[in-house]
Amino acid sequence: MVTRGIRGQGSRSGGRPTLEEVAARAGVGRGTVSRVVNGSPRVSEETRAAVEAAVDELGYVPNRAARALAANRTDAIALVVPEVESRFFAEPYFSDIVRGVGAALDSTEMQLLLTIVGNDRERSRLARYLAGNRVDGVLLVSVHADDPLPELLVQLDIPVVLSGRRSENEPLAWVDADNVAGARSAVSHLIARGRRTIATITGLLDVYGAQCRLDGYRQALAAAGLDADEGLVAPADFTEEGGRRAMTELLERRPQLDAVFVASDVMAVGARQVLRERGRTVPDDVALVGFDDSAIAHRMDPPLTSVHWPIEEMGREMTRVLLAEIADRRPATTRGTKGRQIVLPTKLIPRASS
Amino acid sequence: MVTRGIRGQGSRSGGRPTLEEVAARAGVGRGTVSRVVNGSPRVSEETRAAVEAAVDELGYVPNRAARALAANRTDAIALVVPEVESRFFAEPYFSDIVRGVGAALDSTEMQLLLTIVGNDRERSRLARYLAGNRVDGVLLVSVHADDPLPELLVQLDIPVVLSGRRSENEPLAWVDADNVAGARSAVSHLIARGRRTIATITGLLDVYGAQCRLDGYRQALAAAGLDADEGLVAPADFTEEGGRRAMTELLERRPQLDAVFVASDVMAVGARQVLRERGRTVPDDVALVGFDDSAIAHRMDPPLTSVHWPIEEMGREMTRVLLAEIADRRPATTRGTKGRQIVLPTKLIPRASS
DNA sequence: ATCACACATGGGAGCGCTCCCACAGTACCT
DNA sequence: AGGTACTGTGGGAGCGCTCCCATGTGTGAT
Repeated sequence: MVTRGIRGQGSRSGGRPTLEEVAARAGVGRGTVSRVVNGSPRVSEETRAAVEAAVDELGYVPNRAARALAANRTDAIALVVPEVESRFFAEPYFSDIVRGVGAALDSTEMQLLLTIVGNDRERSRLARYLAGNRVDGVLLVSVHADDPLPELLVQLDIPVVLSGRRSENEPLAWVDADNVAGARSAVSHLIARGRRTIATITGLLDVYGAQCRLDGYRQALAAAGLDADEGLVAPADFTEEGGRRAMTELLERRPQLDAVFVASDVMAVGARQVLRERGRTVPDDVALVGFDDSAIAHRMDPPLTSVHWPIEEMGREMTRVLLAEIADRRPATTRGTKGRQIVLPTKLIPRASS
Repeated sequence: MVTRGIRGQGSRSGGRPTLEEVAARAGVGRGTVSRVVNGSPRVSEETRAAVEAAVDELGYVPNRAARALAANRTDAIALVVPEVESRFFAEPYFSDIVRGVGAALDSTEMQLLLTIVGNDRERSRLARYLAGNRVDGVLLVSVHADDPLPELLVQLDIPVVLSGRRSENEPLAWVDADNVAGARSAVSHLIARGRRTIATITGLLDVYGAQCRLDGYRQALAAAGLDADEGLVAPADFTEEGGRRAMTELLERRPQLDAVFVASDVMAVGARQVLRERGRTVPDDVALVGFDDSAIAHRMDPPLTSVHWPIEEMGREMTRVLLAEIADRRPATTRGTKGRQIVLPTKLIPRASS
């Protein structure tokens, strides 16, 4: 290996000042400077002032590597996105999450590491990275049910917060939207508008959130005393094409339907196309409600009623929970669920489609 | 300050193994393990095998903080984007750059830190971060001429590579597209198609790249022996609205023009609108060529001829140059420009607009 | 056989911090 | 007067590595 000739590069002469140098300048001990820099209250006012002056004069900035080594913390958290890059940039979801996380971190000294894990090579690199003690905690967004990352993090005993649960009894910390209530409000809204034969197009049902949205649909029907008709439930996969197929199926099976609750806006786009092709008008013949309140919802013709969920706030909450987990560090098994598992409210945004 | 109770968390019992433990297990010294882990050739085959076995058995992963402290390097580089988040996610440019950087880093142990600096608060946080010795080098994209970041990095003696120059004699390392040749090829193409009164809409002329594109325009005219007519040059600002204004101006000043070279696709969209409003057909009345070959170029009606530049490759090259700078660490002033300043070729993509 | 020189190896020193123990000083009780 | 308690402070130990020097051990030339 090539000798890097780095040693000494940043030392004594002209390099970054060290704690010791600040201490010498301020005429105090190393420990005292450390206390001042870290905001410990156990320092007298005069001493603090003297140290702060020395810090300013020398332009002292703590060496993070040294701090990380000595304190066994890094003051950095990772936002891990197990998706290919293109999706990361394409979906507004991630942009909102990043904004929320950034906002929550703004008042902190924590640094955010954005890690996009698109393939297995990158995944194993991340695993090595995490094992190398490089972050204090991990925010895991868009995690699939079979992803090994959460398990890995548990093994490494690194605090983690998920966006969304993987199942009803998710043991890890998470922040999730209230999908059940969101779906319920959508379907109740359709009922309130006089619809009686309400179908639903679901997402991939092994995704927990999709299951919740279906549950909400059923609850709303039950609450209104409407019969549950399994012929009105068409499973799909969150894609536009899936929405097309499911809508086609529904029209064949239950031509008399007068409303559809679609579990994502993207699928609603597909459903809308099929309705137009079959000559059904929206909302007169068939009312349509989507989920996600994404940008396409506005742009549809007619604009799509949709269930909004606060993505940016999810980012903020996830960060808050993670910072708490980090501060409260103790064996993961002794932590309860309180305050570590958070449901955020959803909100129906009525538009012309219903 | 609250006692964190962290110390010991990752030590002896059950925690991450250390070099020393691997050494004990393999029956060798600490130095030898370090050599094996870092791929030094000065280790015998048997010893290497024994150490590697011990590493595997214990699941040893080097502690990066310790390594960073001891070796004064971090094995991480930052990609700094001085833009608001929304632009970062909106512009395909950044996604391509990130892809290129990721590709170049794929075979490395280097970690990428994505840092979006949207406001001054974040900028000063970044400054503190960089001063804290946290990265070995910085990739600076989309840097504005008056941004203080490059200077800061020079002062901190942190290797940096820019995407694009700030001026003709950019002293820092950079990777840039050949804007002059790109513009020249666009205008030569128009000349070859028989156009004789060729106007241009420029970008913000205090951006060096915009200046280059204007130079290329002039060179192509001169090479063809066409007169330079300053009335055919309309300065704009890279926005769609700017393109509209400039096109309007040009049509008033030189109604006889038969072609326009527009220094960005976005401005070309604006120009196209004005031409349509004035009843000028494209390409019959006026031929149009853009720059950037962005997604909108395909979608225009007619599809826009545009100058392509290899953004992903820029990301790759920037990374390559930065890694070389880091490996070759020595006083910045003694480094020449060779291999540190790279021009990548552009390519004209002819479409129906010309 | 002797010297010279390579190569492989062990381990000390030290990177710049945090943590914590020890100690001095002061204050307030008994 | 001594005891206890607390506060502010200095500095040792140690985090887990890398770098390098010293030491061994083997090889070939003399």
